[in-house]
Amino acid sequence: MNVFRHFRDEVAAVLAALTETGDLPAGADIDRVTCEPPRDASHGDMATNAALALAGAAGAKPRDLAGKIAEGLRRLDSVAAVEVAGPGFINIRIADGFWQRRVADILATGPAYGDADIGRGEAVNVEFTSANPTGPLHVAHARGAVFGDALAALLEKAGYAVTREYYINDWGGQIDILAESLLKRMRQLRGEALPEEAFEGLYPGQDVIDAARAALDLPPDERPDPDSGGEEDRIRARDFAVAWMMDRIRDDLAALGVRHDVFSSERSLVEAGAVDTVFADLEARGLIYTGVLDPPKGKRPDDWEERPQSLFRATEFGDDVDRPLKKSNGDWTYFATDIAYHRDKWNRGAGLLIDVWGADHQGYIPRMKAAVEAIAQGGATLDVKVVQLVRLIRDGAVVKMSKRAGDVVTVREVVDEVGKDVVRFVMLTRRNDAPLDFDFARVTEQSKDNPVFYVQYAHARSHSVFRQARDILPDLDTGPASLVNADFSTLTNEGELSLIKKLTTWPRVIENAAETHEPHRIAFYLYDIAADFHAHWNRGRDEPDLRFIRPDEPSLTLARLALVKAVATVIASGLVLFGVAPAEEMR
RNA sequence: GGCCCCGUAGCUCAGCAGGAUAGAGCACAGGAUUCCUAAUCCUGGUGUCGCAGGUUCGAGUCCUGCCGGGGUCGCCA
Repeated sequence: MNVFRHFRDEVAAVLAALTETGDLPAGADIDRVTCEPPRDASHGDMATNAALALAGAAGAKPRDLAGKIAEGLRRLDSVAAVEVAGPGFINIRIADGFWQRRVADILATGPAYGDADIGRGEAVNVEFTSANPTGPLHVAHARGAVFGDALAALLEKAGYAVTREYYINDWGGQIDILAESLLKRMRQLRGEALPEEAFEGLYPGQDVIDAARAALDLPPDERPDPDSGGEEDRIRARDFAVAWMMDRIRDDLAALGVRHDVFSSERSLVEAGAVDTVFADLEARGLIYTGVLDPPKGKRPDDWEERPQSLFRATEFGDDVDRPLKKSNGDWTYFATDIAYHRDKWNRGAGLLIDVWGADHQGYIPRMKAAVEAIAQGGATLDVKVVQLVRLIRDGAVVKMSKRAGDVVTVREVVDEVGKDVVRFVMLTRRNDAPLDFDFARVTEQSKDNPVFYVQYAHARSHSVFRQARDILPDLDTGPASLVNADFSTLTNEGELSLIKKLTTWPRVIENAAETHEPHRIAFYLYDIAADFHAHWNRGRDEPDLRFIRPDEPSLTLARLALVKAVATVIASGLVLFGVAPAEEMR
């Protein structure tokens, strides 16, 4: 149960009754009526703006209308007190019994607690990672990978039908260079004396050398011949290199616990004529013309030459300038193939397209949105999530990385050092569009200053309580069926009740995070719950009466264990959403 | 020069799709910790929400302009 929806429905019912009595005009728009937790807990458990939102339509003063609504709400069993405050807010205090019953709710629902249906089964395509197959994944990719994976999981929990997709940029100049790099390294490995200058402009990484070594081991009928200079051998080299790199990338993704349902190849799209098709379509609709672009202002390239080219009328869909679709050599631009790709995703049924991009692609967003608008004609929405840079901090200093060979930190290295759970959680503790510092010392520290540890520890601690309970009260049945039937009316302590209240916001957190496409909200919520749980645990130090386990009061203990179980359930389901294994013990 | 993102406490950051007196952690200060369930705990202050207008019952949140930081700007992907 989403308690906020529940009480909004209750408010709506009261409003309907007031419409009957003529206090509200028929057909008043109640869309703006909300039911939310007040910022200040002293105002109560729930606040509604109904009177403020409807006073105008009712022709009444907000506070007068609020009084009438409050009267209706007071009749509800679940409501303990209602008061009108400020300009016309209605503060609702909910009966303890209502909160206590929520514990049973959570336990009965289990890991599915918090599942929402705002997606209504709508198909969503989340495209993320999509690193070029020219080298291994490095840390910059990890953030996008983890973010996309968590967003996808979040949308699934919120009721969307999600496809996780990786776009392989296996076509274009970069890939030709990769093929050339491979062939030349093969020659070098075979003993040919090639100076380092011979690799100028090629991919310098060790991984290309490894790939070249693997290529030399291929059976003769599959092995590209580095000396022939022929087209067939270049294609072999290219296809082998891409496949080899993608295998490594898949391994890296697996190490991170990230999975994709679909790997789409740019080359396949081009070779299947998808770009020609979309070009013809747009051209037929008058959205493509041949024109000359002005050079970028303030930064005129030296080699700028004006020339006519095929342009997409992006300006008709909100972009600043029209965008080229063909390079001077006649090849498609990246933008052209990307239009075809987005149309392909849309054609496969996704009405909502989400792309996760690195910060350096921000300027590309308006044109892609324009393109999606043009091809789907309102039938699809594109949301681009930009992930900002990650800075690695070691020994208090930023780890310098350059594109030079061997000077990038790979995903694999970081995962091997701190574990995938730490990497994943930390990557999600910041808004995606804010830069993130990843401090090796801090993220592995076993103290409350480390959010990863703090949240994991809360979960582990809840299991520890159960282990203790079995020791101290071996006769107490702490199985699921027993817990769900505990006498929850004994949970009257303020700390217990506020913990329950926090737990009941979980469905709302899911909905909000899913609607805004912001998984980091889950991380902050989990931290919050962990803090409340630790705080309540600590109260038991000074006041033994508040401890979860009361050896002489098995019934009370059972109810409290049920609450602990509910906390564990919610934390675990949040961690699982993040792809982080909930720890049952800290070592 | 155009466009995009960011600007909230000394620091790092939240701020729940416009709500009431703007929050958390760190740092800082004071106190507790023979007891106990596991990695200490409690208490406390701090803000021209970059600046200036606008929209409205109400703006950190939406709009416009400006300032500052970052990114990006045909033939890279």
